[in-house]
Amino acid sequence: MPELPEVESVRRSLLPYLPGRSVTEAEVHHPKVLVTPTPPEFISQIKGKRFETLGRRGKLLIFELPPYYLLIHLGMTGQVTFRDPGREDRPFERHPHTGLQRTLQHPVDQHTHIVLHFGDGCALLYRDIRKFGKWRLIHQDNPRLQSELAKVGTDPLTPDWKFEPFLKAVSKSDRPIKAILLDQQICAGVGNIYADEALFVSGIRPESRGSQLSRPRLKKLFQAVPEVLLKGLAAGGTSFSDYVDADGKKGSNQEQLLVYGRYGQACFRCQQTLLRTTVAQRTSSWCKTCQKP
DNA sequence: ACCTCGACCTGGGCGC
DNA sequence: TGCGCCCAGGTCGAGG
Repeated sequence: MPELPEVESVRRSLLPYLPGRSVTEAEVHHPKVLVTPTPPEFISQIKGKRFETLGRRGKLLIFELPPYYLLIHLGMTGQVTFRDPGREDRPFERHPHTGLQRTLQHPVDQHTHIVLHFGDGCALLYRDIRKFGKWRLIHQDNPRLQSELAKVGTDPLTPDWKFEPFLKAVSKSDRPIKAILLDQQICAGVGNIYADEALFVSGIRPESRGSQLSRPRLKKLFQAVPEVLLKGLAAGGTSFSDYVDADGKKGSNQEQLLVYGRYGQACFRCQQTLLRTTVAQRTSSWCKTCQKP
């Protein structure tokens, strides 16, 4: 559940459960899931620690368990869910456009690699089919904490998202604008879906070079980025709560992606067939008439 | 500093 | 039913 809106939905879904709960036991099942430090050290260090704040920057979850910070990156298929044995487990639902699996609660299965127990039967589960995700437990005084956080740049849903620095970063670059949007230093949290969406909304082709885009067009793009992220967040939240209400299927179709994954289909604005090209090594969908070079 | 490629993994969908 | 191929939200390191 990789891009900013999905990660933020995960963070919010855990808010009612994690803060104040202490880890009594921990299990790490699969050695290939990247956990630092080593699983035995991770387990002994996290035992007895209490969840405090749940933060996020870009796609990185930043959980505070004094005196440690737990940094979680979900990779492509990571899922963090709270499991209450007093509640019923739910089946996985596939996102109509992205294919991402979602559920409110699931039992431990072959893809569940980490379990944190809270002593009351409840647990935090980490499931990751492709195992690209990473869990890092870092002491608050370890300088590596700051270096890890520094790898994540400006999050477009914070007050740090300011036009002048964005303009400067983009216009000095000859890279395709899509590559710039995917740069986590510049737009932390934007991934393939929301890069395509923001470019469509602002009428810019993904392969356009940053240095060739005018100030007004970049202003539009600058505004489109948080706009599409917030729209995704609202849709994610909607389908998630609909799902909680056990009226799943209709709710999960709420998410309307304008271009991502829609190549070969008609553009919602002009009915032209959406094109597919590879930019920055990622599949991109875009509209030849609505998006100008 | 940038690009491209391959690697890391598993599973779903498609054509034959 | 099965096999082979291509595809997928992300990042990282090597080599040009």
